[in-house]
Formats: sequence, structure tokens, C-alpha cells
Amino acid sequence: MMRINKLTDYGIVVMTRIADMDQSRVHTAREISEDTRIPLPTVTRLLKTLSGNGLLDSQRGSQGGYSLSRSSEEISVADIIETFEGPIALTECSTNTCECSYETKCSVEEPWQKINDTVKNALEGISLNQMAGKNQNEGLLNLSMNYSGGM
Amino acid sequence: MMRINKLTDYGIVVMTRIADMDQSRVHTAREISEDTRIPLPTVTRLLKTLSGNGLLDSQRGSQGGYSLSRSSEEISVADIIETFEGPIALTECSTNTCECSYETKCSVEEPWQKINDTVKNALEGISLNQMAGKNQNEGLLNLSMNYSGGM
DNA sequence: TTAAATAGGACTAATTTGGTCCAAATTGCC
DNA sequence: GGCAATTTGGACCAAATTAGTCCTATTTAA
Repeated sequence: MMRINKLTDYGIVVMTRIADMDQSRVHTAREISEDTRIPLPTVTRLLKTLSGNGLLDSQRGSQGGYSLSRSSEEISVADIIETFEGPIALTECSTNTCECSYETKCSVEEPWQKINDTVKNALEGISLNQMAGKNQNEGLLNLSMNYSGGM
Repeated sequence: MMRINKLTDYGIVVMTRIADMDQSRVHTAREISEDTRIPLPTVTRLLKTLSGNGLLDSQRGSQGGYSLSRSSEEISVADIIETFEGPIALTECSTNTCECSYETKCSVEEPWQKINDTVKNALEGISLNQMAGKNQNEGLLNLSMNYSGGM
């Protein structure tokens, strides 16, 4: 399967959602949970991780909440993945801390570097803005509905 | 981390090793185990999977063993990864069987397709031959040593 | 017939991941 | 000053996945 973790996937959903929201104010965990239908405890954990790693700004206390730390054009999918999973590396050999269990393993180290760079570049090339784009109409619609008191 | 599984990693090591070996004869699990220092039970399982998926040819019985089913130029890293992990898909949404748990998840489906294609292309572009290249001298050396009775 | 292999599958242990919860710290507002 | 709404930090457990081993059947060459 070679999947990214579920939490990482949720993390991307949450970030995408925030990017679609009104950028002029902060958003609470509860609000994001209701919006994405991801359970609140999980969302709070996601948001903590995201703000801890600098992708979100947080404001504590009453009237507090979260907002993007930079514009959605300047946040890449790679940024989010790395927040939850650390450096993008398909094998241990690709990291600095390579401690190959078996001798011959390291003979494939160089090609792996190449592979990883390719994957990394691909992920760095996709901005949060591109992910969110599809929802922009819907986002604006919801916004206007809030003004008219609808739900 | 976003890692491929350990067994997949070993699978690539094993295939790389076989590609470096004498192509004029088959190689037993024991031989490959000793060569790669990966434990025999694990190697047998890897080889079974690889031959079951058509990447290796197998010959049963005494004097039996495994050999590449096609030339190392025609086997890609993607082939090996898919053998152990199924279709390359970073998220569930990227597969046919997408059953998103939460509604908004699917809003990010399209960009994920793009990301996956990029990753897949990258992995398809690396042949086993390229992985093995680094060892070719060593491989030839071992071959000539076999003829002279050395070890 | 025997020995050397692969084939197939069951099983367990170890590790990772997902998800929840609680107590503490911070902040705005009355 | 005190209350309510938040984020912060960390502990904890359950579930799922993965790694690794082993056993038995089948095939084949000598």
C-alpha cells in the first residue's frame, strides 16, 4: 500500500478546510471538527501538532483559535506530511541515521536518494492553495449563508 | 516517515542481489540468504512472493532455485513495490475502493491523483539494472572467483 | 528412493497507529 | 477578580498492521 498515515491524511483535510475558511479570523477546534466531521479529540490533536510545527498560528483563551501561519500558496503538501511523519524518506537508508541491519542493503542507497528526491519534489510542488481550490465556491457559499443566518 | 515496509525494502535488496548474480543459472533461497545476510525464513517468503507475482521464475526440486523472469532493465522499482504492497497509492482516496469516512475528505481527491501519478512515474523510472549497477564489478569479480575455485 | 528445493498457508510476537481523555495554562469578558 | 472558553502537553489504551517463524505438501534430479 505504501500509504501515508491516516492522521496525516486528516491533517491535510484539516489544513485544506482552514484554507477554505474566512482568513480574517481564527477558527476553533470545535468549529473545524463540525465542519470536517472528524471527531473533536482527534482534531484537537491534529491542530496541536500543526501549530507546534509552525504551520498554524494559535491564539489561546477565550475567543482563541487557529489560523494559517502563512498564505495557502506558501504551504505545500510536503510541509504537512513532514509535520506528521518527519522527513520524507521511503527507506531508512535515505535518512541520516541509516543503520543498515544487513550489509548489502547499503548498496542500494544511492538510487534511493534519487527516488526520494523525486517524490519529495513532487510533494513540494503541490500547494495547499491547489488542494483547496476545488472548494472555493462552496466555501464562499457557506460564508454568505452565515451572514444570512442560514445553516 | 512515510516508509515502504521493511519486507518491501528487503525484497528490493534481494532482487538487486539476484540481478548482480550469474544469470546463466538459478539461485537457491539459502544462497541468497547467505549473500544478503537476511535470515533464511524471511528470504524464502520474499522469494515466494516475488515468484508468485511473476518477477522471478522458479524451478522446483533438487537443483532448483530462482532467476529473474525478465532482464533487469525491464524490471522497475515500482514493480517490486507493487508486488509487496499492491497498487501505489498514498491515500485510500487514490484507489478505486475509496470509501471516505468523512465527507470533506473527497474534496482533495483530484490533487491526490496528481501526486500519486508523479510518485508512481518516479518509481517506474528506476530499473533494477540501475539499482544493481553499483555492484556490477563486484558481481563479475565473484563470478570469476567461482571459476578459479576461490571463495 | 532419497535429498534438495519450492509452494502454501497458519500462527504468534512485536511494533505502530489511532483515538480518547485528563489536568494545566492562557486569555477575554463581565 | 472570577468565570468560561480555549489551547497545551502528555499519558494511556485499544486496534490494526507488520515481521518473522514454522510446518507440511509437492516437485524434481540423481
